[in-house]
Amino acid sequence: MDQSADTKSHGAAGTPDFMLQAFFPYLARVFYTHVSGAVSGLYEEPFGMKRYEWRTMAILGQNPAMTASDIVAASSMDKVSVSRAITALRGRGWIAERANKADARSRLLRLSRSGREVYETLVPQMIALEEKLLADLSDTEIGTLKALMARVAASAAALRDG
Amino acid sequence: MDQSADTKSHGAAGTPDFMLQAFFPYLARVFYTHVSGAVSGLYEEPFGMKRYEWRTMAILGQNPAMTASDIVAASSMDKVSVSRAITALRGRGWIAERANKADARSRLLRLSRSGREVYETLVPQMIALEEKLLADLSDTEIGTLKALMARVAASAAALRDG
DNA sequence: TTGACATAGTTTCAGATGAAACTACTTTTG
DNA sequence: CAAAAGTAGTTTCATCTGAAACTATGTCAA
Repeated sequence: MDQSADTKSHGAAGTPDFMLQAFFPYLARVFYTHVSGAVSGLYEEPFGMKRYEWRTMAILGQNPAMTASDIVAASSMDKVSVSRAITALRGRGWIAERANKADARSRLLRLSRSGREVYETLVPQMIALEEKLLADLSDTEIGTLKALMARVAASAAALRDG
Repeated sequence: MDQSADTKSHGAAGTPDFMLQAFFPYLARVFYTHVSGAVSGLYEEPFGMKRYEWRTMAILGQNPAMTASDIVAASSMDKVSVSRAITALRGRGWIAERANKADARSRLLRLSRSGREVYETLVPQMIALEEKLLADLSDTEIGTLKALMARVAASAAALRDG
């Protein structure tokens, strides 16, 4: 992949030339696909978990007790995915539930003991993976990358809305 | 989203705390989701194209005549997706084909006149979108971002393989 | 040659996905 | 308070996906 090349350059005709391989969204996709693939290796094979199940577990692991809606709000997943992930985690006995006195439509969820065991096995592996992913970058570069991603994401979100 | 926060920090217990919202792959997903969403708006509604159809068209648009395998090699899509995208584009008359004398298993593909019209409508919009996405960044920052994404992607790919 | 293996592209199958409809409960309004 | 409107969570339905099987053709080696 050639980072230095520009996406466009004008040929003889009126339409600018276009190279997918230099197109920013394409580079973003290649980047994300690789990062995502590295992470999924940690929860798919060893625990038979799917993408949304891991994300849901990650949210539950860091909070004492919360509803499905809280998970949706905290994770930028849609409620259908969260609902299914909860069903799957519950099916393995990884979630403990109790009634929500404030609202009978929902329940308060947390990781069960066995769920927490899985979580506490995964978390150090996730942290180690993150460190390996970013091992070639200095702390400054890591901060720069995160900040630039956030700025572009904000631009993209603004383009969608208005 | 808090960029300055670290993913991990140690609490009282042995397991490090973990915050999904600061986890690098999570940030990468949010970033990619927004960027990808901005792009898909350009080809989905106006032309009824799907993700893989746009990518296939983008590849075909920049090459004179190529086989499906060539598209696979150039795009990091899998051959099933490319096959289906070609079928869809062909169904709209956007692809012109001729026999491949060198190998009868494949055909040589290029955009038809009407396919090229769509392509030449989309390309300037894509370039404009890319510029808007990156408008807040200096040229230096854009180069930095692309380079850092590539380095992390390479690390991730290396982690998967070995 | 010709049989064994490899490759190009398509189809099948078994999930993954999300929008919309739906059920149950809650809040608001008249 | 009762009806209307809203919200939490689930299910349905209509794709979207990709791995694996499959068909047709090509290549290699004896």
